[in-house]
Amino acid sequence: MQDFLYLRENNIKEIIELMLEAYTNSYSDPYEVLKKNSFGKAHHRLICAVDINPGIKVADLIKKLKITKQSLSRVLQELIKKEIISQSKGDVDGRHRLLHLTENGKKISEEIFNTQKKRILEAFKESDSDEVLNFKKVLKKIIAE
Amino acid sequence: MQDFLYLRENNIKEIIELMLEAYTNSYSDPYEVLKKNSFGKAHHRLICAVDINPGIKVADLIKKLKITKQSLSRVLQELIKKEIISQSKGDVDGRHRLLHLTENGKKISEEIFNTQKKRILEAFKESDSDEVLNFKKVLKKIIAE
DNA sequence: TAATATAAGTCAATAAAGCTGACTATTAAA
DNA sequence: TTTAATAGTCAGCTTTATTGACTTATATTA
Repeated sequence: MQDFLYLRENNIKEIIELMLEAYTNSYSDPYEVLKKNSFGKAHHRLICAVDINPGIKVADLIKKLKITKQSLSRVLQELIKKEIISQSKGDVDGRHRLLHLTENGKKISEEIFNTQKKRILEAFKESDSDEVLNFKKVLKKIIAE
Repeated sequence: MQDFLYLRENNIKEIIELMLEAYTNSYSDPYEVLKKNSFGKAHHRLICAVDINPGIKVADLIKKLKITKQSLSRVLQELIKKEIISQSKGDVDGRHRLLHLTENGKKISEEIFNTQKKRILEAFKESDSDEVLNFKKVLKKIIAE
């Protein structure tokens, strides 16, 4: 039986640490933009999640960010008050609150994104198409339950 | 000129969100093990970083985790007191403090790792060797400054 | 050697992010 | 019409991280 090097414990452990560092680095890039708007890491995570998942409902956001309803609420209500995020009643299920970025929210999210994308683009420019596709593919598999 | 789909803004944005979710999921897996030992997310990150980088010095840990000396200190001193991490004076430069896991620390780190590796192994088993190698390769490029 | 710079540690105050528990209001499903 | 699900809220607390001002020990350089 073949010994798959990439399944060895040390490789897995290294990957887990690389993910920590990649996340930490990527999500600290927009520090200045966030500070300018008096936003913290919690706002950042929320804005990113709503941007890429327009119309997401509160319960799904809680699952995605793995925080409690009360923790989300504080940050969410701030962003609603500042008109970064808007809410609408779900048409399929009236209990749902569907979240979207406002026009202003989209602008700020773009500004945040512009600082984050530099790092990713640099990495991707040094990679070929297959490498990037495989990267995304494996990322998705890691997320799947 | 060819339009490289994987360099499109929406793809980059999606990747950024996938990294958030992959990190969040992976690092919430050992919740029970950490709780049992009265450790939080800060301890977890520190233990992971010292495990994969034995002999790392304090200044490098601060850069890696992107927290202040004071934030690190509180958690580090706790783990030193509990004999999870040990310090030694650097032989090249006596100002450095080199950090290692103790025997007990290695045991706890393994226990934490075992809960985290499941998710990664599941993902890797559904992937071929090239996919995993490319995943790691791109992760490293994202980290590089 | 004396002055300066670096690495680490510490004290104090504060802010940011998250948690538990106990509720209410609204809407959907049984 | 009772029950369950979704979202929101209030209160109090813990954990994580910050800024700023210092000290101590060691290394570098003038």
